[in-house]
Amino acid sequence: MTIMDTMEKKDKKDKKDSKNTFYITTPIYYPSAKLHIGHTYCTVATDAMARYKRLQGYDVMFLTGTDEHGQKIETKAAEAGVTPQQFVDNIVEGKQGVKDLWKLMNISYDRFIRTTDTYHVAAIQKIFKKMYDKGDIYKGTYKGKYCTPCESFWTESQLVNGCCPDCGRPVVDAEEEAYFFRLSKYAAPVRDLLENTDFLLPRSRVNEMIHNFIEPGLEDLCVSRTSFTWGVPVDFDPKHVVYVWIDALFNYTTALGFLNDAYPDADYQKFWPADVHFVGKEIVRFHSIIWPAMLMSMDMPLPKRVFGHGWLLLDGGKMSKSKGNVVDPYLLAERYSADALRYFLLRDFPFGTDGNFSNELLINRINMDLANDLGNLLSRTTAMADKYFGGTLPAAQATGPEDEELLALAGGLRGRYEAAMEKYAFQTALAEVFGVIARANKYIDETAPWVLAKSPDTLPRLSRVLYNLAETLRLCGVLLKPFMPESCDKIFAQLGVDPTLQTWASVATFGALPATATLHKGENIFPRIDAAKELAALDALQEAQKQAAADSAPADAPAAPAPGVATAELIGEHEPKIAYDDFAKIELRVAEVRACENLKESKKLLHLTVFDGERERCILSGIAKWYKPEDLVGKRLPIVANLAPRPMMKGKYTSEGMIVAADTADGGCAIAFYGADVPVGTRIH
RNA sequence: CGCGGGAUGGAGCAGUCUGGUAGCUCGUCGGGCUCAUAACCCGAAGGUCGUCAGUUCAAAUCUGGCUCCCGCAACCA
Repeated sequence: MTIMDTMEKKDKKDKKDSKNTFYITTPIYYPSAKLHIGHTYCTVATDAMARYKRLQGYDVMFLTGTDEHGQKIETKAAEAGVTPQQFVDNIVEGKQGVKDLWKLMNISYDRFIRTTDTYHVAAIQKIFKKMYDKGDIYKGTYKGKYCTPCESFWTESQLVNGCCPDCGRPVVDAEEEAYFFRLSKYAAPVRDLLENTDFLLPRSRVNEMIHNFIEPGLEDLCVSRTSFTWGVPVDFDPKHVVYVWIDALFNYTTALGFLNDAYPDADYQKFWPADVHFVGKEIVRFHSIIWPAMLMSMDMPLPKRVFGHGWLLLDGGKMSKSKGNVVDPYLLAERYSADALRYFLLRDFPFGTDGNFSNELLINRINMDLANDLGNLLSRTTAMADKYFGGTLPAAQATGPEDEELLALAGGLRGRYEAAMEKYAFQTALAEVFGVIARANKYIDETAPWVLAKSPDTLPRLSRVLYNLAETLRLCGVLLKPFMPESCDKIFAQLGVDPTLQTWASVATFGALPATATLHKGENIFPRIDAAKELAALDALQEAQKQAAADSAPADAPAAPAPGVATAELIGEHEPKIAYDDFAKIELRVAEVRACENLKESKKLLHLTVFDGERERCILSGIAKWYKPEDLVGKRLPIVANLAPRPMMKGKYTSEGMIVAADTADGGCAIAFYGADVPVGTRIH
């Protein structure tokens, strides 16, 4: 060992001794509906990281929780006829709720914060006041556009060409008193943080932040609302509630006792700043711009890192309720075990980028890696120990030339694994472990233990071969435990590995397992899955779930949809009943398409010129993805003729009506055309 | 020229920062083994790494142009 090596080691040791803690968080999830596989993905990754750091001997704090305020929850609760608190209580604590899911998934969080917890609310008020006293939050006038029917304020940029983005009606200039955070003041240091440090990973996210938000200029952020009440009240001005991002972001510190007595302040001293926040790419902006700016304002240390992970996509697109393709983690974990699901999520998808989820990939991965390679390796190793030696390996052992490669690969595993884990490259870390497992399976073929068992002369060699296999499995088990805690305990039980041999130190080198280890074959830890059968079953189950959702929906939903009938997902929510007079106000007419062209400014819009029987009018319609101009020219189709004209594309066009079309299951649309026997201009009732 | 990501054997991906004979998993075909969960091991076929040009002794990798896909933003009256 060189002097440099020694010094480096000492450095590392000193650093570790000075702060042997690791603080990691998930985002706090918004409990407006049941959590899906995407939330599970992020939480499982965080859990694996937390367990890995604990294995290394760090004093870990792992925080997760729920972000429970805001208008949407207020509205949803009202729809359900309960108070907002009752609503979130049910989703968080109720059956198959957030906490249930984390229990099922074996999530080892140390703390769970709910932003409705009283200590958090009080602390947020103090934080708000502190920034206010400093002058970084100031009372200003929110000059905006107000939609009277919706009772909502909108910014210029939120407006849909002069109209309310929710209801589409015209808005009026209005002013409202509001509090603002001086985000602009921190633009330069935030930019420096993003560009010149590794604060935000992966690096590709930095470009997006700089180009989309920093370069156009950071505007001061409106941090209070008066339009709803389900939030943290500003204590010195109670008609305002604190905007969700102050409320939500500071959870990472209030859960450590910052400005509150629910937890000792020592926790904050010990664990803050966070070592890493894992967040989805959709909220990177809040965590990498607003969050550091606010911490700077508070004179608090910044978290060391924010990692923006990718999304799980379905059929190449985003999962969404309206597409009806939300994957239920509960179902999958109960069917295949939490460990299998955890493994799949972290093995198949690179953490930093989007990945395509499918049931087929899941089952394939479970069968190939877990059943065929790992499970089967354990099975054949323990079975041979039982069969040839009654379980306990004889002390007389003979090494052989086949050992070298396996021992080298397994001996260096911890180092390769650690390098990957430190880069949050779970996929790579797991691939390293399974590379060793594959090598061990090959080692069995090379040494052919069943041949060695035939002669007393080769029993010492046989004993050594089985020892090497058991030791390899132990090493892999220790390193896999952060990913698959339950299964690895089963592996240890079959190998007779006691807890002192399940430590990080014990896998530094090959050979810690006692030579006379006792192994016994147990249950198959990962049974093979009949892929075709399971895929069919999963489809049926998911269909049944949709059906169940439909049954619990309003009573007039059809009991058994015939072929060609829309599913519950397609039917969605019903509108309130209206009087005939209301219907009669809608003037539907048959119009003929005289001209039609794609707009070069938009991928989605078609520019139609239609004749309504009296005059030609312009209609812009978002159907470009499904209809080509030549499909429409000359056709007669239904339009809403008395819709108020609407300026679009920054006023370049005015759309004077709407094409009537049906939404289709694939997210597209279908227009019903009339034949030439229906005169243009005919009224439709 | 709004911002970003992507294009690698039949499928899904890694490799691109830090140029040096193209790799993994699945699938297909042939062989081996029998300890094991019909699992395991070996071999073969299959790719001009989207396209064009440039830099270089050398380009999947660096530079520039182009095509197509996917997100975001804008927008679907």
